[in-house]
Amino acid sequence: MDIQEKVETDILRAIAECYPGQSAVVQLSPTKKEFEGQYTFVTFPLTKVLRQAPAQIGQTIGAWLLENSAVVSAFNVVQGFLNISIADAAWVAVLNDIAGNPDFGTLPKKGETVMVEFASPNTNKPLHLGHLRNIFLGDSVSRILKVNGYDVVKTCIVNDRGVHICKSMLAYQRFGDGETPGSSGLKGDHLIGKYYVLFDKAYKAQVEEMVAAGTPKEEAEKQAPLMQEVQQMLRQWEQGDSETVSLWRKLNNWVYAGFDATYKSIGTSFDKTYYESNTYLLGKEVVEEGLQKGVFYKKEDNSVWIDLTAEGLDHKLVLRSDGTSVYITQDLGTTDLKDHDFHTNRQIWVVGNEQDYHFNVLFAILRRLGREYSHGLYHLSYGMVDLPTGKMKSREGTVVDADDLIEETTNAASAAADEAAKGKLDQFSEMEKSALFQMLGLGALKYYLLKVDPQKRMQFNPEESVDLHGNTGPYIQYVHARIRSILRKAAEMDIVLSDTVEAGQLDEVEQQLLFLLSQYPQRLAEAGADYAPSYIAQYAYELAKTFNQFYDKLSILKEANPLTLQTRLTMARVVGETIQRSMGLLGIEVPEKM
RNA sequence: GCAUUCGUAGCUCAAUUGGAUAGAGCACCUGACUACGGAUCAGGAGGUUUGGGGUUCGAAUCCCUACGAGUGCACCA
Repeated sequence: MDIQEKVETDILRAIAECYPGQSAVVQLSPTKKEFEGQYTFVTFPLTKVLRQAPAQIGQTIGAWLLENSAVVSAFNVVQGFLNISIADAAWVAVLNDIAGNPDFGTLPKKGETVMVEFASPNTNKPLHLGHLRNIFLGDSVSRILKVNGYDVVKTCIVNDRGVHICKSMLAYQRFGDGETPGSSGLKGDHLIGKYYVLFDKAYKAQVEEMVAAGTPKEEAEKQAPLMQEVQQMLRQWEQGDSETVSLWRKLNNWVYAGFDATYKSIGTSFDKTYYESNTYLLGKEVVEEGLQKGVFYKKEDNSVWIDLTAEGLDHKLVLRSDGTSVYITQDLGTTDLKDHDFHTNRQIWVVGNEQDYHFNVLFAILRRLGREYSHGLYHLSYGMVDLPTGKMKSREGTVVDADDLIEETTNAASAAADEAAKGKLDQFSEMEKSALFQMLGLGALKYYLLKVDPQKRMQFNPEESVDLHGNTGPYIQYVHARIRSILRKAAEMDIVLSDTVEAGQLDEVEQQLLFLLSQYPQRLAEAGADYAPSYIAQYAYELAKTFNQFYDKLSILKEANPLTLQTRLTMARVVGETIQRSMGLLGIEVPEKM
């Protein structure tokens, strides 16, 4: 039995008995630490219904609870706030519940399928810092939804066709000289990125030359020979020209291998990958359907539109006058396809907030078309990542490459961790050490990017991101290592953990720790409902910090009273497991030793 | 210009969705190691929540307004 629910139902009973005929919505909040108690009930909203002063209502309900509730041990009323203390025996019962439940924090199966789309890169350049925020978010949200009881399908839509990849292809054809990832020692995605940059350089030079010769800039950008050739190449690709297609295939495969290496290094994967080269023609039959249903209308020039002014949006083109698709046409078709493939109850897109409007339009259209799944569509929109020096701009070369960043982060974390370990890792092999440092570096990076509310634009400070102290991944990882060390030591001392512990008197910090543990399922549910890894990050930090306070204030293995020792050791074990679970939801591993 | 998101300590972020005296970390200052792991803990200082109005028992949160920042407004993707 969840202790908070118990108190809430007891308050409802109190209201029913003390104020016959009245009822209210009861919601508890944690008590602020300067007051005594663990749960606070705010009585102000009841004053009108019950026609009594807030403090008096608090007093009445508090007294009733003390008399009749099995879990309430004390109460105090400050202004209209009723602060409730929970009996130590009830806390110990909570601990026993959690300790005996191997599935603690895994919510029951819901029998619903959620598809989470993230990463979704273009194949003309390597991944960068912005992609990392995207991927960590998508990966973490997938994990959170899974333990919330959903069947989760992680998916990635690879934008593998179009002008951008033709640019790399053309530059490669022109300047490549048969270079391969093997011959250059470059990862495939980096190699192709190199040619994309080369194209851009050569193209710009051409445009400048033409402008200097008197061509207007806009005109020059269209007419430049390189751009013409790219357009030609795109047409050849669309016609299935075998030479073009085989070049395209070769280069894209290099890129995929590069991406896969990056995904592997950060510990993510996809259940299903869609390629735009297969899906870019989808959606035209949806347009037909919309016309038939009268949802879309056709203009004289044969272009097809939808009027979304009723939704506060605009008129939107869904098919060009020449009958070809636009971006949103394709998305209409792909969304249908995803639903067809997996019977989704929900579809989530992890995509930057510059596409907010696009998704509003997409969802509105699908609702108009009467898609059953349309009410489960959600755009998990996130803000850009800025550098201390300002925005990342690819033109100015200030983009932070993902692979470089991961390597630098790991190196920086290694140096700092090696220093901090003060010889504790002496018996580690070089392999063990490097695995540990990788775990810490990646933990620092992921935690840094995930602890912030996704919606907000955030700043990435390279030095702070590898910090081991304070509100960081490694701080939390450290607490886990510490707990494991205590448990190893207990085993060496032949202390056997009993299945259940007995109630004794608890210290304030122990009550606080148990309170936090009991909150885990609720936080998990909230994180799932709001698609918010930041809630979990915040929680893990609070739990780790509170454990450190507990550890500093009270003895565990040195405790003379064997019953108290059992209780504390069990608490340590459960906190360690809960930290491991929480961090696992962020895609962060925790070490046995560090 | 229109739409939209945001503005909280010197810096980076919280604030359980309208609740108490707005909390953490970093940086700064002071204290705690014959240690169950000091990669830690305790304490100090730091705020007119961008400004102004409103709604109510109560506002960082909701409404209006001004200012500042981002993003979007293609028969591009």
